[in-house]
Amino acid sequence: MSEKILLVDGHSIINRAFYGVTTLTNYQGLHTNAIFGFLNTLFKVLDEEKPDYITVAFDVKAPTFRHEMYAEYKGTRKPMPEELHEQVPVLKKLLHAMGIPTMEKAGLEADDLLGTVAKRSERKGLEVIVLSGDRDLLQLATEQIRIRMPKTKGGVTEIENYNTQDVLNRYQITPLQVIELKALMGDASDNIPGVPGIGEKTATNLVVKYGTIENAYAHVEEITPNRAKEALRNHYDMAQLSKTLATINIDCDYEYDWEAARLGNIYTKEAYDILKELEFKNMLSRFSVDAPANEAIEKGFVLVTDLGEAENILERAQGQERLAFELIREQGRVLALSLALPGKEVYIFPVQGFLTERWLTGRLSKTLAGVGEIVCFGLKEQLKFLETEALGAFQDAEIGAYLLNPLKDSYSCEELAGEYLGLSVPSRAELFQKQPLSEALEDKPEEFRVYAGYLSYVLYEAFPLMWKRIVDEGMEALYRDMEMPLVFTLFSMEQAGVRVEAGELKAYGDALAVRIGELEQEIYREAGEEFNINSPKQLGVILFDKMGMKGGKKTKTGYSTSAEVLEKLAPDHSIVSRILEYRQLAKLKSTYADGLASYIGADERIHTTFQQTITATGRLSSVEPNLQNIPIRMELGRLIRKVFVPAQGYTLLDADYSQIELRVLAHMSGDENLIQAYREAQDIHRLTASQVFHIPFDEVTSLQRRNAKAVNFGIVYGISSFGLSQDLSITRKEAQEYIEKYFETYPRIKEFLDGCVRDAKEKGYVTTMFGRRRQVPELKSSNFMQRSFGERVAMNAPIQGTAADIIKIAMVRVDRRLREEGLKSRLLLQVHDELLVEAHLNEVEQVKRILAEEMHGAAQLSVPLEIDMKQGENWYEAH
DNA sequence: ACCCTCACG
DNA sequence: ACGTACGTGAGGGTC
Repeated sequence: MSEKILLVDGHSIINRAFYGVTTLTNYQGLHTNAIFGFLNTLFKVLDEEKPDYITVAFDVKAPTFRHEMYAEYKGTRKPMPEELHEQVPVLKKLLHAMGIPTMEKAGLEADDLLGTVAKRSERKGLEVIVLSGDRDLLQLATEQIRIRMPKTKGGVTEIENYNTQDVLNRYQITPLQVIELKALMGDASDNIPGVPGIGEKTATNLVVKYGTIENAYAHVEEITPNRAKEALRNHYDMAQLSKTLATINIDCDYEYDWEAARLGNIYTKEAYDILKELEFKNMLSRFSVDAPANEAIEKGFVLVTDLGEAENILERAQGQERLAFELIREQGRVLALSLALPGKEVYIFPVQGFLTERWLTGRLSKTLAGVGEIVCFGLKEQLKFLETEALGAFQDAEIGAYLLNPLKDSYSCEELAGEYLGLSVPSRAELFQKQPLSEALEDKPEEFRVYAGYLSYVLYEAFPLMWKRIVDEGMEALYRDMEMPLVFTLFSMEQAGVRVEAGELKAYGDALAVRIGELEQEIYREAGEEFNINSPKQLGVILFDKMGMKGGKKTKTGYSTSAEVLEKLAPDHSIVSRILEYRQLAKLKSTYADGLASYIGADERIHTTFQQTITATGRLSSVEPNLQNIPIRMELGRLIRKVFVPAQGYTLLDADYSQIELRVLAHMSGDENLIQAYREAQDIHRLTASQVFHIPFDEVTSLQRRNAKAVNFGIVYGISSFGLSQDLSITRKEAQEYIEKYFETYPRIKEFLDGCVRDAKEKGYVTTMFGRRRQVPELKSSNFMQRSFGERVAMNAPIQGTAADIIKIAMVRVDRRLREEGLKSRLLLQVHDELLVEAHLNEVEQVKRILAEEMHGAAQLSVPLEIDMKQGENWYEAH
């Protein structure tokens, strides 16, 4: 068998990684995402190919022959962003530490080096693999030269193979014709011009038919469509130039030493140290001799299918000090239980035969009741399968992971394995792709055993290490006394659901439909044609092109038709008023009338899901459906709240914090002026206006009050003169003056906000009163916009987050008291500063007292935490 | 999959 | 000069 050489297009792979992998930074603030993605791809190919030689090619920042031919060449290309640029030298250092040579030469592009070495290696009789994300490289493909290109589909990256025949199959053209294609199409990223008016489709047709641009030009008279004929005739010289630019030089003047490229042991100590610096913990296992091998771990995962055996194991599990479990679920059903016991014992119990879901979950519940500490991941979603009173003993690693880094979209067991155990575990996507787990359990039992086993194994092993970090970072109480108890409160709220009158909701939707129909007809009549009013694109054409309204471009993709723009046009164009009304009604009907109706269950109630690990600030979110954005600001929308009603024999109590975020700001900043204002005033915005503008309280005009209110809001959002000027439709200068006056009146607020930004820059994160953290990596960005965003975030997160903490405390306490006092009344919803309770008619006064006491007493601030409370026969009345 | 728009705090 | 207020989720259109 011939030897193999792997040639890597360094810049192409690192660029792809940079834009494909979400932002990562190490403790020093160095961006690492591109290096991470590069290594992932590299290791994957190394594992698959096991080459004998390897070299990584890079571009050099110097003009090449292409620049001499064509001045514009790559001339207008955006420079590499700093976040990526800083990663290149680190990657090179790492490659050298791994004994992988790099090649670069002034005047030559990586493509040319790759082409040259690939061809020479082919002539030496080597099998050649070129790894690149760049389609241009396909021109090098032959029987011996295989191009490998990473492609991401549905979250799984596969590295495709292209020999001659694969290029033909995929693109209908030969590898060398890739050059012809590019000559016609051009390439925006290289600034290769191509022929204007010819896209991929036409270019492919021409190349398939004529083979080369020269031959196509010779037959230019036969070319159809006409547009392509003219384009080629007029721009043939351009195409010839592009062809030269696009042709990879396979005969460069470059000395290549194969022996220096021979692949040795890449897992060196130096490389290990660099990876450690980079904090790529799950890659360390490749390099570390003492990390447990996956195989050894997986050998210990035992599949249990016998009822007697299952009974024995669960019996033994009972009374253990610690265990970890995961119920593997799909579509509301349990597929299997994964259970880890002390001593690296891991069992997987698939639901099958005598091991029914009922038996398994029932037996597990009994087991858990006697266990000291129960580690799991995503407890709330598993509680519905359990019947347990062992409430205090649960640890939820997902909650822990969220507190340690609230910026992620989702959390997974695999990440914990990498982060805490330096262990690389196969992901669900890797093992089963898109296959449902229930199928995987049948089709790939061996893979399922491994997948399932790791779920509890990793939790058991990783949680103590995670706990140490939680304690080190001062979030022990936040985790133990706020978030973990809240899991049970939220579970109870979701189970309770809120009652909705389906008939009333239907009637509301029908009424909307009638008016929507009328508006539709009027809009078509005024436009003079039918079109899709819901399409911003079509609407833009009608309003701005056809009817000639002044709107100008605003979004990346075309005209903006947002309410903000339309409202300016409405006074002069009746069609625009109608469109605004149509939009409003269409929104109400699709999202609320129809949308909510589809969630009403057989119990006449809607059960939302509260997500506890989503927001960056510590707030909750509500999904499927979102019950935290039910209309209230406009009367027509507000009417929807009338369909939210209490159960028979109950009433609704709604309590909300009055301006909790401003009060939090007053407290955290310690500004005596604002604190005093809150101790006295009923109307804080009016008082702010009076103090900022130096006028008596009673003489504040409504405009002044409105301005003061906007400034108060702006402060909480992380003030900027631009934002305020937009909100108040004033100039930036005026906005800046307001802000300055505000800070003169409340100097400690300025100090506090500046302090937040300073802290965030120094430490990399900000915290709430209760120790919740939010990292602010944007502050290190080279991009002004990103950095400014980071500053606003640093000012807003402590305020919004502390308010979120306070209501979470209140929720846990209210829930606890309702139960401890033996009441039937239950919490139903939380809307950031508001709690909705379904109160039994016999308990109303007691529940009011509980709400008032617990919400008020949730935190001791230097200003009172006031609440407004109302009772009603529906949510409209109660709020 | 991504954008636009719009509902809430 | 850059081009924005902070935090969310859902529906519809477009590619």
